[in-house]
Amino acid sequence: MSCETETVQVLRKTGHKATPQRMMILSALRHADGHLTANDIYEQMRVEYPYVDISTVYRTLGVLKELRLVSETDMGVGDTTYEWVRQQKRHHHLICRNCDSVASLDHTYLEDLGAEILAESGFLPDLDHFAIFGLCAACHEQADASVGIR
Amino acid sequence: MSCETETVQVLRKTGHKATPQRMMILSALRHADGHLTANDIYEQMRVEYPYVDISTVYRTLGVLKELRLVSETDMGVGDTTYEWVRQQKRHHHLICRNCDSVASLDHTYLEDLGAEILAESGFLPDLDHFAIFGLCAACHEQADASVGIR
DNA sequence: TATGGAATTGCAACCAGTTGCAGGAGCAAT
DNA sequence: ATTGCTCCTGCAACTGGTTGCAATTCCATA
Repeated sequence: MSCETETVQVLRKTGHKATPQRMMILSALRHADGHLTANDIYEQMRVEYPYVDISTVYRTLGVLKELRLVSETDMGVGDTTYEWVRQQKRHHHLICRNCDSVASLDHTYLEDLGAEILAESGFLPDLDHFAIFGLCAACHEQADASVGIR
Repeated sequence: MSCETETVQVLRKTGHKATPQRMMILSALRHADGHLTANDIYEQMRVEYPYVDISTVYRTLGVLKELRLVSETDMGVGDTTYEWVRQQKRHHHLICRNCDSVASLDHTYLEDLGAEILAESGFLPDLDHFAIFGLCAACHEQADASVGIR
């Protein structure tokens, strides 16, 4: 079963419809490597189908997020980004609040945390894609020296 | 040294000014127990000082956040909330994406994670106040039974 | 293949939050 | 107390994202 058909099945099984607009959005997300903003998708779609509305893009992203097919990340600066969720190579982001640099964090750290929380409280956390803010190594050292940032 | 004076010192030391508007915002945050939205603060301020602009509230909250005097939390539904940071009783939120219930999470879990990340990568994460989304115990069980939510 | 009801769309109005700007206010040093 | 530099404020315009609505489209069932 093709990748496309599989997604259609997931949509229908959960009471959603596979409209051409959604297929275009899905395709844009799947063929992009890395993050896309809602506007990226919108612009890309308008080339083929000029009547789309940006609200359709947002609503579709909402559905896909609910179905855990895409992840949403607020990078702290600029627009929210969306990414097709591949079960392999999960990653998280360490975003420096001083220099805005972004580093990756292996999934294992979060996995441990998730397991602990589940065991303790029964709460099953979504830890697909986390944005953690803080100070990167460079800015951290700098801050120790000066008094500017705490 | 009073609580108010101490904050004024922190502001001045970091090149900021202690304006009456800021003092009012600080007071609102300090005397509230729990979370306040920017609009809560704005409304409260307008009673005494009707000429404030909402942008002043947001800009002040930005400064206080930078100085780590208040924490910002996006509860996922409704507006972003702000809270005065007390060093004691740090807490985090477990927010159910199905029923929107909010539970508290002890700080220790996050502390361990923070230490691990710091040791591994030199990145110093801000883990003052986290909002973790997922499924609460009740919705989680329900999901296992039905096929609705994954 | 025809059909009925629910889900989806495009539109427009709206909301939370941000930004550029020019005038005004705070504060450190004299 | 005065000065001068810098930061801050209020305003207005703007941006990213959301929502209510009427018309349309999808698709499970027959």
